[in-house]
Amino acid sequence: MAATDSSDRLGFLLSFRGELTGARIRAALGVAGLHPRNAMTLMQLAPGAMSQRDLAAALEIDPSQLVAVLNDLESAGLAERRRDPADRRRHIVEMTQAGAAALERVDAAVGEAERELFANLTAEEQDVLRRLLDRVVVDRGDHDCG
Amino acid sequence: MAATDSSDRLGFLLSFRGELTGARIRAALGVAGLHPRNAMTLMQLAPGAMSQRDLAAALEIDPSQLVAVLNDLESAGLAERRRDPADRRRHIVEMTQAGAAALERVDAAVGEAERELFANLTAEEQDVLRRLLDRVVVDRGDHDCG
DNA sequence: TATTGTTATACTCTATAACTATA
DNA sequence: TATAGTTATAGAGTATAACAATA
Repeated sequence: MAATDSSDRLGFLLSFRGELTGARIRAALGVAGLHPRNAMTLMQLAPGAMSQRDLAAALEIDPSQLVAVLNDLESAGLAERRRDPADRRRHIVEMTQAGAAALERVDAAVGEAERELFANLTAEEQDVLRRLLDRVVVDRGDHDCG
Repeated sequence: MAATDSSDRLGFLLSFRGELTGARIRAALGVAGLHPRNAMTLMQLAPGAMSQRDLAAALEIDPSQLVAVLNDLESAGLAERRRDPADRRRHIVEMTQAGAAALERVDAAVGEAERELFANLTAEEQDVLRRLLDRVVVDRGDHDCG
């Protein structure tokens, strides 16, 4: 039988809570004055330098979109592009020291946002939530209907 | 201490799973050839007729956006607008019989999507997930940072 | 010929404000 | 003057394809 109200549906609940959680996280990502996507890019660069193409794949954004992101980060002095000597088509992207400092602030803000979001849950409950979310089936296959 | 990888963060996990869940739900909402927002509008109209303004508030969309939605639904014969005799500024919006039939198909598709999404969880686990999600703090206050 | 990064273009969404008709 | 609905416009976001440099 159909649910009377969309709020009765677990899928809607997960979708809506996820959306609001994402909005809160994005606000935290913007703490250093960066566009959330730019801050995400810094997070992705934290472990070390990588090629522009791999970076786009890791961020799951189109390479053409990454161009603007890196232009922003580079002009703000937070990241640098340099040619790969081994393959001069490639750009190696690396975070600068200023970028690492900005990332620290972003990390702190995101941590604070998560403390707020999950303030009503014990550490154990947060762990249960994590495990349950990990078991939600989110195949990437398209279910577009005509 | 900061999480090394964004995927270690529960907030990111909830946001990302929520987004993918939303995409799956939207695909199901489109089963009758409707835009997901139009299908959501039909769901909202299921309990009975309501004013256009209240409908916009219930859907949490701008009244000006609802105009296009209702134009679509009306031209497809799935909903009707009529003037409120008591206040001729208002429109009373009501679902037609064809709209109810379309909604049935939508409901079935959404139900199927939810069965897929939560196939790996027992009914009890789904209940635990629901309760935990209900306790996530998602205040609507803006946390925009400059 | 294929690949990397870049640029340009177009399309969707959304947010805003002006406009009308009613009150 | 305020409200319900409508229309028009502009901005952000995104997806796509064409392009130059290099392999």
